[in-house]
Amino acid sequence: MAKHAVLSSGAKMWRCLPCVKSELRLDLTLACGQSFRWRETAEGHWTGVMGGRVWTLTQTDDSLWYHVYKNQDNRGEECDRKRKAGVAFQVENKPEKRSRVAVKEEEKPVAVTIGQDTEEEEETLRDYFQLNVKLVDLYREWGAADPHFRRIADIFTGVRMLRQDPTECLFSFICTSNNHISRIQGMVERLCQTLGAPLCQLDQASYYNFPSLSALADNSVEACLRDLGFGYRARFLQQSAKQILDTHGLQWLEGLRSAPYLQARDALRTLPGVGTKVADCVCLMSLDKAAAVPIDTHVWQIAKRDYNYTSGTAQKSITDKLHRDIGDFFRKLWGPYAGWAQSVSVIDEYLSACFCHVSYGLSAITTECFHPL
DNA sequence: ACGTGACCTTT
DNA sequence: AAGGTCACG
Repeated sequence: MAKHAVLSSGAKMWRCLPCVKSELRLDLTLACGQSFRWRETAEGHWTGVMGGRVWTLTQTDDSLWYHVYKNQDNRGEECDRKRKAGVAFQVENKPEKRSRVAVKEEEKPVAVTIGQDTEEEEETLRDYFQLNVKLVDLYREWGAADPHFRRIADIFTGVRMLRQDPTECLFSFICTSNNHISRIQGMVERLCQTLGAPLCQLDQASYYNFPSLSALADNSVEACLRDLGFGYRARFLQQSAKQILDTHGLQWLEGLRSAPYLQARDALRTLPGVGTKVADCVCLMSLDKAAAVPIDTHVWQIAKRDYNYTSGTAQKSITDKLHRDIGDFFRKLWGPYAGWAQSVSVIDEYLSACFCHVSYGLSAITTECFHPL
C-alpha cells in the first residue's frame, strides 16, 4: 500500500523552493484554523489536498519541500487540471527554475525531468501560500505601528494567509458557526468523504477532493449531512450551494476575487448561513481581500483587553456597527493587510482553544505556545 | 439599529 | 459554552 512521504527516508521524490521560516511556518499556518484539512502525518510533515491533488509538505531552515502524489486520480480530473494550468501558464511566464530534486548521499539518484509538471506544481504552491507577499516586511510595518504586535511577533513568525479555493473556504466556514475546531475538522472531513471525489489512499488514510457545488446542491444533501452530525448547518450548506448555482452560476465565487471588498462581502451575506463573520473569513482567506478583518468574540475580547477598545454604547453582542467599527480600528492600525496581521495577533488564543479540544499533532505548537521564551 | 432566543452537537 | 446566524420583537 502507498505510504505518506517522509523527507528523511528519501523513498519518494521531493522538490523544494527557497523559503525561510520567517516567511512561512508550516505548522502555524496550516493549523491555525484557516484550513481544516491539513494533518501532520509525520513530524513536521503536513499532508493535505491542494488544487485537486494530494501533497505532503515539510520545511528546513531555508527551504519548503513538497511531494505530490501521482498515480491517483481519474483521467477527467487530470485532464481538467492540466487544461486550467495551461491557461495560467500563458499569463505567468516563469523563466527561472528554482526547484531541484532532493537526493541524499546514501540513496541512488532519481532521474527526473524538470518539465511542465514541475513548473505547474511550483506555481500552485506559490499561489496557495502567496509567496510573492513579503511577510517579513509586513511584520516590520505592523510592529512599528503596534506594540502589542511586537510582543508576539517574535514568537509567532511566518504566519501567512493561505489563498484557498473559494468553494472549499465558503462551505468550510459555514460549518464554523457556534462551533469549535476539533468538531469542524471532523465535519469537513466527513463532508469530503461523502460528497467529494476520492484521490488516493496513503497508509490508513483516504484523501478526497472537496465536493463540487453541484454535489453540495443536491436535494438529498441536507438529510445526508444531518445524519453526519452537521446539525442545523446541513440546510445552510445545501441551500447556499443551490442558491449560487441557480442565481449566479459556477464561476460566481471566483469572480468575486475581482470585486471590491465590501461588494464581495455583501454578495456572500445573501447566502443562507453566511453572516458578517463568515463572509469576512471567505473574503480574507480565498477572495484576495487582505483588509478583511473577521470579528468574532475572541477578537472583540482582544480589542477591549489589549487595545483599550470601547464602543460608544456598552454592547453585549457583536452588532453590525461593532463589526464595522472594530474592523476599521484594526485597518487603521495595521493598514491594507490588516486581516493578515489579525491572524497573527489572535493565534495564541486560537491555539490555546485547539489545545483544549485537539489531542494530536500540535505538540510543537503548544510547546511554543506555553513556553514562548 | 439593537436585543433576545433558538438552533445541532459535543465537551 | 463553543471562532455565529436568523427570525423575531
